[in-house]
Amino acid sequence: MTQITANFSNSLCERPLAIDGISDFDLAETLDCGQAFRWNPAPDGSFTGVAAGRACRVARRGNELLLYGVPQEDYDRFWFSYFDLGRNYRQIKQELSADPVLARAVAYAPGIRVLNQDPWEALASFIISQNNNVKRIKGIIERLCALCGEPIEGGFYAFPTPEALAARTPEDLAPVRAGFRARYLIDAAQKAVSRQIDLAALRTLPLPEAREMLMRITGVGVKVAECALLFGCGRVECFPVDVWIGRVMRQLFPDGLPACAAGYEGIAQQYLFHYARTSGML
DNA sequence: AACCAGGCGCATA
DNA sequence: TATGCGCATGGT
Repeated sequence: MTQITANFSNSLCERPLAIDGISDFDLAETLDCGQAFRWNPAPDGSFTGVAAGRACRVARRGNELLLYGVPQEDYDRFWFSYFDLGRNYRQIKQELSADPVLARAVAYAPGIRVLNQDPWEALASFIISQNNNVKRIKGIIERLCALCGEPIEGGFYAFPTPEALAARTPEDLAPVRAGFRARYLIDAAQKAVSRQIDLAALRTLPLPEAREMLMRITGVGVKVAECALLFGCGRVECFPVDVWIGRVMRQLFPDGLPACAAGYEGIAQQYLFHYARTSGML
């Protein structure tokens, strides 16, 4: 008996693409630290997720990164950048560690990398994140993708495009159980479709203008705008301040971030966020 | 049963 | 400019 349709078990269990020479990259620390919400761990330590319409399973084997279901071309065009593999984290961590508090945060989870996510997915995800917890954020995004996203091979769903959400009403999104955030999502989608928000320009626009543009969306304030720029637009100098980072700043950096973080505030932020949230220091 | 979760909009002073 | 409150939902 033959099966013609490729499915999850096929494409994600084939021989993986192996990338050698990987360092400063821990899958759990990076994929389960609250910067992306579509990665799920397996008992063997691998993670399966969807980003920018592509599903993949990732694992580590020594110094190799194993990518299942990923053609070489997709790695070159997307995943290499997504996992930020072109950036020298060893050097950045060394510079951050000039400050003793940052040094502790870096040493606590030295395998964190800041992912380069799609601008729209990051924006929508962090709209959903407000006044919410990571577990429920993931559930909302999963239901949103299943309801409004395009099916992709393997039983996964792409993140819904702005076009797919712009035509919906809050009532349409009721099954997603996003609460008061549903209308924020729709407003963001409509402004993206109408080009009131130029998602591509956010990558290069002067930061004050980029922030101002994002904050024209109902439900996008300073923090969500900063997250969209850091996680979705490659702006590693952005520094989102949530409740955890607020505590860190009051208690550990009353005079502001140390100078050694200049230019990499967003990367420092991710080490600090994870440290504050999971180490029990506060 | 209050309180909290990767906040924000709005009213009020 | 600065506070304070309500907001949907679900987990402690």
